Amino acid sequence: MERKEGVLKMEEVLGNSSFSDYFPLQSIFDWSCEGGENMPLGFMELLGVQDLNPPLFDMGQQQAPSAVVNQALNPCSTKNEGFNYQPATPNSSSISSASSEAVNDEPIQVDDDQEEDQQKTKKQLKPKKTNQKRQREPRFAFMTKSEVDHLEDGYRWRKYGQKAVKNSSFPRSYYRCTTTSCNVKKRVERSFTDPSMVITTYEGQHTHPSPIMPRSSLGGGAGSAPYHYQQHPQPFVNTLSPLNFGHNNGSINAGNFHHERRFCSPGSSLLKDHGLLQDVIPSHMLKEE
DNA sequence: CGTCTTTGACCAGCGC
DNA sequence: GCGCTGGTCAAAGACG
Repeated sequence: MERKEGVLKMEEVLGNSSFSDYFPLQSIFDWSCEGGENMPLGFMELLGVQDLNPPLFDMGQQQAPSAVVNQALNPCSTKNEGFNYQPATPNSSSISSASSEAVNDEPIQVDDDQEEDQQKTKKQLKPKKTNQKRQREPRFAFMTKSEVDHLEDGYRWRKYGQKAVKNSSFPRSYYRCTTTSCNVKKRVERSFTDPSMVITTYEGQHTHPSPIMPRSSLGGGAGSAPYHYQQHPQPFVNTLSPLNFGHNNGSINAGNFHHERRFCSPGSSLLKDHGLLQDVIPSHMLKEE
């Protein structure tokens, strides 16, 4: 259970082991720096904001002294992208990481799989241990300082479960995108070490534009029109629709990332800030140093 | 009446 | 093999 040494323990952040795989910080950054080249479009593509701030991937070099550390993980050599996102608010911190358990080599068949999945889930969910373990969609998570658990991100979610998690006094909520044929899911929980931090983990890719995304944002607007979901007065409520990645209109969410994003050095205060979500890191990556 | 939340139960994966 | 834990289902209730 303990793989660490310089490895961030998400348990300390989440109070559970959902992010069962930890990630050597060094590795993360190695990847981050090099990933800029290797990963085509990187995770920003997933987010649909690749055209926003190219310097985004400079985080590996910036070594921002900020107290907030964002990390991007790309566990899956192929299609797992993570992204970082950080509100400009000094007090707020948003740490994100992406990962994937989609260890499968197959591409994510968004349409087919999703439809199938939906039909399956109707009755017998039986994920069927077809070949390997259960396949998961690429996931990535981020921490956001907020008083509200469920942060608006432009999509409609339906809560389908809530569970108490080990080592945490806060329950974890499970949401699913209400849009038909879109099986994006997300988990929301609070860091038990810092109740003010909300940890949101997205899984899957939206196959549709944000249902409540203002047209202005959808159109061009150069994505400069952030979609405000500041329904909550908290300055820490991030408004983002990270799951738009993969979608053709990915850029529609660009505005959501208008916030200052920055990748910072993991070495610094990441740990203090409860680290990031090293959610599911393929073992091979760990091996690869 | 339709949609969403709540909540207990079930199932699968994983560690011991 | 067993127990723990995470993830999901689905019925019931709440709400607009």
